[in-house]
Amino acid sequence: MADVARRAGFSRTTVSYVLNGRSDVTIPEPTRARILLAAEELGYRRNGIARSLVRNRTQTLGVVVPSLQSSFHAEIVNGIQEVCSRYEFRMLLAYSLDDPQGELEQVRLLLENRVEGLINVGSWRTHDRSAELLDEVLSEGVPCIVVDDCPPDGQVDCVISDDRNGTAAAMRHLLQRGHRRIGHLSGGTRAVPARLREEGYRQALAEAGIPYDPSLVIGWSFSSPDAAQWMEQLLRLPEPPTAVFAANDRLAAEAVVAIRENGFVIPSDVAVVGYGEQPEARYLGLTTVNQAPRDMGVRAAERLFTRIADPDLVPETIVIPTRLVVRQSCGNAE
Amino acid sequence: MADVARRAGFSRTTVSYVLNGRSDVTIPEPTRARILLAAEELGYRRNGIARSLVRNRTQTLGVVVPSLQSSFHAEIVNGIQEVCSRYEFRMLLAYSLDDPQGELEQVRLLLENRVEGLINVGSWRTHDRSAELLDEVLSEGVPCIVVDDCPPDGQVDCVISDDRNGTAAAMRHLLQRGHRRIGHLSGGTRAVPARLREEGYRQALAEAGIPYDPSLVIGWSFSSPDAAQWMEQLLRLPEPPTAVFAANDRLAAEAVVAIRENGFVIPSDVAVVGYGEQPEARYLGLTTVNQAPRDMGVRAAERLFTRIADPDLVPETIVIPTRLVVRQSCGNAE
DNA sequence: ACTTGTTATTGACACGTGTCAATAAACAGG
DNA sequence: CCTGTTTATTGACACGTGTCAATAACAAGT
Repeated sequence: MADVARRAGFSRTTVSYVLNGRSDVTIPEPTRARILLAAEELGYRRNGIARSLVRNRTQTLGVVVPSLQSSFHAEIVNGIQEVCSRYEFRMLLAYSLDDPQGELEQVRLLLENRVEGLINVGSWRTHDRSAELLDEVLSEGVPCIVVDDCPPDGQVDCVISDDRNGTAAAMRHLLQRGHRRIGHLSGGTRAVPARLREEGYRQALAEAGIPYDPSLVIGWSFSSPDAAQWMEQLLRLPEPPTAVFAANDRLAAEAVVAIRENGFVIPSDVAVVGYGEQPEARYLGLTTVNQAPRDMGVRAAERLFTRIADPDLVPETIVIPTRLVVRQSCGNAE
Repeated sequence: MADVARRAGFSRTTVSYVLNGRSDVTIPEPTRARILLAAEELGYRRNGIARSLVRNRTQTLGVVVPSLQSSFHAEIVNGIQEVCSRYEFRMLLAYSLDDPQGELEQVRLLLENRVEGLINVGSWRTHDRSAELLDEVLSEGVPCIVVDDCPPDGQVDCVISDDRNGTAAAMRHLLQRGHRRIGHLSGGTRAVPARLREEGYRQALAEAGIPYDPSLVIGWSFSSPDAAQWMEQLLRLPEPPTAVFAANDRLAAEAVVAIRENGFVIPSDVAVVGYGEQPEARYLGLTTVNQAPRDMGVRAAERLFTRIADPDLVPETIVIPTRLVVRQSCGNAE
């Protein structure tokens, strides 16, 4: 910038005014032109680092995501990106890799880089997030929001999918078709969404007056490679289920394969409902629950920006509605 | 940091030395301890922006990606991330959204933010990338690498999948099974990978002594929603193909659905081979070609880091080998 | 006690920008 | 020609760090 000033024959200050298009200070057209010309000729590119330092605004959001293996997480990031570009913000992407220690470290790195806001996408192998991590972020005063998880103390904004109603819809779909012996491939109890779905499963049974049979519930992770075996175990039961509610499309997909490989037919022998529409669901004919992950990202980012504008908002929980996607895996009918 | 110095009763310089653990300057243990204590008590967090400014090193890579809709691109980003964290680099992620103008703008933003290297993941609706964009980046002297595209003038590193051999393998798979009338759902001729696959298709036919029939080739985009109609058009041909090679798993998936919906059976009526293993391929039983996108990201990032270390390397093209994944969509066994 | 050498500590500058208050120039009114 | 007023331009400081050369403290050797 000093070079531009020298070349144009003006002071650096004037150059700065021109290049930032300040409206409160009048620059006569001829000098404007000469400065812009000089900048062009020198191929000047402003140094965003220095600018960030002096303005104390990086125009950058930090996003921590377990990884991008799952299209669910990738779609959340897509949503965030959309809003970011609308606000002319950059996106610093970090991976927690489902590791609490790594997550903390990544967040620290982002804070060092002075992100103006932080989006933390929940890990499926999640731990108690609240304590250390959130304290650290909040005490720093950096606006923060959690997606797909919801720390219990309500100190922070979060965006979650409406697992309760989503699960209810999925279960209702099966119950309405006359199934009374319904298995559940569970995502465990550590991750909040997994727990909610298992709870939803039990509640739906209770409301239908069906006793809870623990032998019909199996599984402890959203992403375990053992899902096929879990399904086989259900099929080998003396009284196997006539339908299965999987906490996850990934689990559901494995279940579908396992069911077919064991010579059963979907949906006549066993009906299957998944959760969290993944791309493969369509080709499996899998009835599932769409979580609108892109919306989750969009809403989270939007909320974060309003909090950046007004840091004193009281934290709220945003619930994104789900949508049942009916395909063939539970039979046709009305 | 000045606060820490004041509290510990030392100068800012000493604090800086301690906090950066400089080995060439000796700090006695007691002062070290007092400074670390003071930093801890004040919850000091170093300002990465100021640090970047003075060191002229941001430890940040810029990554431009069309979007994360496709798991192919998401996996590339995963690979890049892996290497980044190994080098303790951050990742600034920008979306080109398949738009040349937007891409240029994003790249400029990244350059403003002084990324130390730039990874440009090829857009499928790509234009002539070389001219404006690469000139700008290269003249800036910022190390750069292109993934999944290969500018013709060889001025820049790039990582591409071995489309030639991959396509050959896919076609050989069909030819060995006796198919002589093979259709092709094309990704068009604009994107380099799409063009290579179409060329590979023709070449494989030529080598097998089969004349090229233009009516068997249809399609112009990797991501068009019209793919099902293209497939139906092939099926309605007076002499329909007995096999189809799709440039893309996405196209292949649509084709599979269309084939079944039109009452044909896979693979006995029509065999299908896709390309670029997507997650849904597994559940469709789709024979396809794995491109190892994660490896592409890893190799690209690694190459970029070696170029950052030594900017005068002569540009090279890294070809990632593919792997044929045989499933049921072409019939069993040899 | 004086020099020499070693160890600890620090002052001062640089990085590239944004911004405010101050200066210089131009201009209008008498 | 002088004064007051608007318009253009600029010098100087701040942002928070890394680093070099210089100083201060101190031990060891004569």
